[in-house]
Amino acid sequence: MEDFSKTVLLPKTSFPMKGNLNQKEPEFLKMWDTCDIYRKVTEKNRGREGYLLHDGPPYANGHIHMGTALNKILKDVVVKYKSMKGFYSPYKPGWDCHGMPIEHQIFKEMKAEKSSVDILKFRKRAAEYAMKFMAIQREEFRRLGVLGQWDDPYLTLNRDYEATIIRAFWSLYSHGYIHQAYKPIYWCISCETALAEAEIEYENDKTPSIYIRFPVVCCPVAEGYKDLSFLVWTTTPWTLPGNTGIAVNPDLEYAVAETDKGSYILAKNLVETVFGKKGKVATILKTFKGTELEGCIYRHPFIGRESKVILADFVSSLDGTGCVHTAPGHGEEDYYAGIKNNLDILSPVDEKGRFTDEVIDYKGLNVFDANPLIRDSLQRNGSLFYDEEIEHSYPHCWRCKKPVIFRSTKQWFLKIDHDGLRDLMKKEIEATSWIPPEGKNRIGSMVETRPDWCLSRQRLWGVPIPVFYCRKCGKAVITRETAERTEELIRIHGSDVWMEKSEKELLPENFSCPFCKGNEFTREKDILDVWFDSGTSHLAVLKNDSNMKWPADLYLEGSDQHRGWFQTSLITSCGIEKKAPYRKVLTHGFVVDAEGRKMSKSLGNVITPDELIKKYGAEIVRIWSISENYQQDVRISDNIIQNVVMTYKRIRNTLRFLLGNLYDFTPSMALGHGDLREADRWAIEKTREVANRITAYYEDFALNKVYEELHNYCNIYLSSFYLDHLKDRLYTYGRDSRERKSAQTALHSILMTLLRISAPVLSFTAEEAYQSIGWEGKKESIFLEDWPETCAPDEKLLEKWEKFFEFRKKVLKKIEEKREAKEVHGSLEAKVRISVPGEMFEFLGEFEKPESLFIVSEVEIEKGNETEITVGKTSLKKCSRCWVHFPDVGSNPDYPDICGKCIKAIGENSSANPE
RNA sequence: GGGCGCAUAGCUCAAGGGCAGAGCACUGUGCUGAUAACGCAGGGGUUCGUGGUUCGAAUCCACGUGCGCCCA
Repeated sequence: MEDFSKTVLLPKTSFPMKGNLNQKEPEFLKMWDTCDIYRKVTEKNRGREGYLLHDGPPYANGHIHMGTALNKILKDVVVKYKSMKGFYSPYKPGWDCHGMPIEHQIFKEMKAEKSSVDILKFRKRAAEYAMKFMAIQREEFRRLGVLGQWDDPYLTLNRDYEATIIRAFWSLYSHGYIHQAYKPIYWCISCETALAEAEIEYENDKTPSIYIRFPVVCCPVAEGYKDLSFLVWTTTPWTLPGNTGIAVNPDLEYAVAETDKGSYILAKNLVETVFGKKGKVATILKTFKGTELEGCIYRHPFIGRESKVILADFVSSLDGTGCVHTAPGHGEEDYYAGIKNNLDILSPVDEKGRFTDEVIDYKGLNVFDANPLIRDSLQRNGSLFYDEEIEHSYPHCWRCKKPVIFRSTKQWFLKIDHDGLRDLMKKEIEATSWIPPEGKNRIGSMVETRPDWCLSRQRLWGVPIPVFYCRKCGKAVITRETAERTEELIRIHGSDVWMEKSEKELLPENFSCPFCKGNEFTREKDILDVWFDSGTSHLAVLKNDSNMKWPADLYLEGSDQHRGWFQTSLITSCGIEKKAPYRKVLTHGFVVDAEGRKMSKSLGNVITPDELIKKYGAEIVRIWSISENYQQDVRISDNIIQNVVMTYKRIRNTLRFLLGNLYDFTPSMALGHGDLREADRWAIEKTREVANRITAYYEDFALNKVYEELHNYCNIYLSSFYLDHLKDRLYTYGRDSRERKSAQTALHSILMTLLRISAPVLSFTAEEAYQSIGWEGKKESIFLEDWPETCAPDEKLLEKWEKFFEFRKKVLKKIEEKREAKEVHGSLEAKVRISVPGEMFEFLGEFEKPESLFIVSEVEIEKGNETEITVGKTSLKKCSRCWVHFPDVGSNPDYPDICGKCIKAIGENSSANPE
């Protein structure tokens, strides 16, 4: 029998089935780079409506991880979508360059200490370090296929950026938002330096544990008891001079307990334990809730000062007495409790850890040395109830390993309640759209209760607080003149200038103190919290650049930024611009493993973008990023990635089939809508419907639905039905036959739609497919194409075919039964006899060539009372060219093995444009 | 310990008081002209647990458990 396989028009394409993404992706990165596609895309849309996504700056330290990759990819998808939609949508990536983690690294590298280091050398190295990792991460982000202004990112260490920070500080200062106040910080008395949280190590220490009487002055709920005291427990006797309050738990039950030596107020459930220490039994005279104690007055046991009882949730009922010694100058919890209740914040300790003049009895004494003396004096005056030694986890300095203290120093604060700032923020939170909507609640409750923002850091790597101190009167000095001068100097020289130049050089000429006319100054040594840096990015990046847009249309970050960047940006923006810097805030969850646990080295469940790129390609990382509902935590595991790879293969193969059957087609050959076969019209309408739906998903940032829709479309409608059905027409009909051209017209439309709507996500593959075609009017890149227009599909046609598919299912089922019974092999061996009631009979009659829709050789449809479908083996002869069984096979003696249609096709193909 | 959130098939997701579904994966099978591809079919569920409301709960309520983010 003659071999006709050479005469059928099989698919032909240079677009391979196997992606080899890890190898091929760099080629497209290079092409996007050399052709400057990002700029061409944004320039194309210049002058049109803008859509601005403002990039939250990642920290310039270390390599990117799955979370940063997810974040950048989501941003990239949004920006690419908006750009293809025609919005002017520049994307300027940024980096957060100052701050502790880098400082930490540099100290390690230099084996140096903060007190002895050459600040300028140190800062130079820190800047180099930040730039190095910025460059590393930039390459890693680009490798993911993220398009943006990579040659001109924003960096918080840029001079202009730093100058903006100074200006923002001044603006807030001049409007009264910024002031100085005391706040306790970790302090190492041997290194004489402030310590950051990260520089603290906890170790077990023996510490004194003492129980003290604080005599009651006034306590309405416990009126009339003899010798009544609060029984207070502390492990840091040296902080007692700083005591300005006693905290009790509002929900805890308290008691007046009596012994032969007077009566005490303490938590009821601790009475037995506490008195048991002394081997005593106390009688409970009265009980009441902690709330009843609020505002009671007591006297300090050795200073004589009167202070009040406050309520605090953190008071534990497990140890101590339930009455907590509160020294707001010596502890963070104490501090916030003190602020809330207007307690004095005392800190009578100098930088060497010695008591100052304020504490007459122990003046000049090291606080740890004072512990036993204070104990003794308490014992002498009868205030000591009980004392012992306990083991206790206590903070130590990471350098000298000595125990640290909490010491209050003057810090700069941004007042959250000044000029209605908190209320304005709450109003702006309302006016912003938060996706998912829980975000509004989350940031709202934080803003509701957040304390003033402490802007000072006793660090080296950051932007200086632009304040001077008059040597004569000691007052802090910042005026419009000095602020503008500082801003200008930093704009020219960078913030190192603050450390380089003398005060005289930093100040305007002939500047004198506005308070006392003094003309000698020192400069502030503290720097600004790095969150102030990134919190002013909307000013530095959006306001300062006419290509940008303020407020931004979208901020898109991990949900941890409700506390971080969303909030700090909101504070500076509401303080300075009286408005939120964003219209919409979209958050995503965190990347976790298959069981929902966070990735950690110890669990051994870490997956990195780098290993995925090497193994599968960045495209897989991109698809994974949108494949799940990122508003919750996003899972990743080998299994999950395997599923993504499968999906990718399916979509890729679908594209390959489309391309393969369009090798001899150009858009000018497309048939008019009216000339198309109905199946092809349906396919075009279906694609339109899918494109509309996918567009709506992009609009809602429901990217996992984009993924699902895309995949289902390729599977259910294209592969299983339409493309399978088309094979006969594409391969076996005449090259220029109406059947084939009609099919190709549809395929072309489908391909172009598919490529455009998948390009924001499947950037590499869409570009690869796009580059493999050579039609007239083709753009330089898929990203220069316009988004498919949304227009209503022909619903009637779609409904009609949906009904047909329902029926087709039944037919397929019957064919399957016969195949299982080995009565027929391929479906082309099947003959389908359909008997249906009148209405359905009419309906099926509307479909041209139903054999081709069921992919069988014979279909007989007749009117009957019931729906009955029977399948048998066809008795017709198989055409050895198109494999369909036809009655006319063999009727032409020249071609004994093939059907009439195929004879015609062979004739046409050889006479028309042979290859 | 507190605030916010999540939990449905092996995986990713639907269904929001009325028979728990889809796609993938898996298994079987067909084809050998999308071929490391493609078609067809099938199996697969204590809807995290316990208790409650209800004629009826994956769904509403309460209490747990596990996990994540933020804070202490």
